[in-house]
Amino acid sequence: MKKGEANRKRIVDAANQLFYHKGYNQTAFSEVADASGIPKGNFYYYFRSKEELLEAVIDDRLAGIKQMLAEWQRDIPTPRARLHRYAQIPLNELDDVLRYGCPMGSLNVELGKNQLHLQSQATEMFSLFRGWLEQQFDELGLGEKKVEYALHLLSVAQGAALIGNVYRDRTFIAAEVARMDKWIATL
Amino acid sequence: MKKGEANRKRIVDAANQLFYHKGYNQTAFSEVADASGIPKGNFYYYFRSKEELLEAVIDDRLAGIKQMLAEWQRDIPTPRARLHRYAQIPLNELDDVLRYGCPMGSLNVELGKNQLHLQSQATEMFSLFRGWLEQQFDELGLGEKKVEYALHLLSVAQGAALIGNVYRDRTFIAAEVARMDKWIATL
DNA sequence: GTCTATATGAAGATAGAC
DNA sequence: GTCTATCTTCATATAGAC
Repeated sequence: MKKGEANRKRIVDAANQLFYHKGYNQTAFSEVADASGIPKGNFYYYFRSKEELLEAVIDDRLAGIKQMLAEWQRDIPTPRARLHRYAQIPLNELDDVLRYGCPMGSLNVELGKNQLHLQSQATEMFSLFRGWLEQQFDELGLGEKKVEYALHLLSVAQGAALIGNVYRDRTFIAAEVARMDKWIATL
Repeated sequence: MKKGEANRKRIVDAANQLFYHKGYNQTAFSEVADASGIPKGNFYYYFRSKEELLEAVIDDRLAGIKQMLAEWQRDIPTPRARLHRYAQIPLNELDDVLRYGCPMGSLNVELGKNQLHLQSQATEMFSLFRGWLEQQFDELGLGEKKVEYALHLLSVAQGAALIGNVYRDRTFIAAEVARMDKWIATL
């Protein structure tokens, strides 16, 4: 990897975490600079604007999601087991979810207020899960219901993450995951 | 009402809507001034800081929620019918929810990132609903499950509002409300 | 109580040396 | 490619006249 590439990645990684922990609009360039060890003025060699940095962060997250879903598709033998794997996400990321909510959901909520061109990119993260979930329902022979069911599973996870975050309640998140698992099992 | 009181209310009403539509941190004083017709410098006669303005907005919302829930308690004869009434909220506010999400949820998500002292006040909005929902489950003889069930209903509504907002999908919100109604009916 | 003018600070962005 | 210094803009907040 070239030196410039390595620096770019350090900036994106630092911004990724800060945007999650503090929100996009509430994160200043100088904080990303401090966290990444790259001087502020040097940013504009890599990104022409803060928006472009957000786009790079979203692209990075999209790549991570794509890879994860491809691995699940390859390594988990049945669509039902894959759905159960999806339902576990909030528990796998429990501490972060309790403290900062869902990284996809909170970013979409923030950008959806009045930065619609940015939200449309953030929505792609949901759409990766949505397409993958629809595929699982297809494979289960539930193609007729796949749109409703996929959105339903996105929705349940978002509700659990949001209320879990509001009340810092790990028990509740576990209960909602159990409820999702039960629903998946009886499909 | 004294003149000063009327002006104060106009500021709070304008801020209330702007905080919902644009988010708290993304709303500037000057915008509240324009929307309310009160000159910028005059704000500090009514509120010592932006945070204090938010507190006034939250207090205003809390009062509205309290009144609404008291009316429901008084006018709707059975706890089950009251729960059904709760489930209708996202449909009653459909256009706003599609465009801006849930006013309670989106504010909590924003403040929960790194303004915890403000989030704790915003959380009170949820807690009013939570307590009222628990009361309904109590009256239904489901006191043992009331904590889990109340949080569950908060969670379902939040998930529906968030995903409905992300995809601007009214059909999905209607489907989730129908699912909630079905769940309430079979309790 | 109401308003204008302005202070203050921070943020995003740029210029230009090395 | 890397970094320092700085510009500009805009937000919160204040001072003080009326």
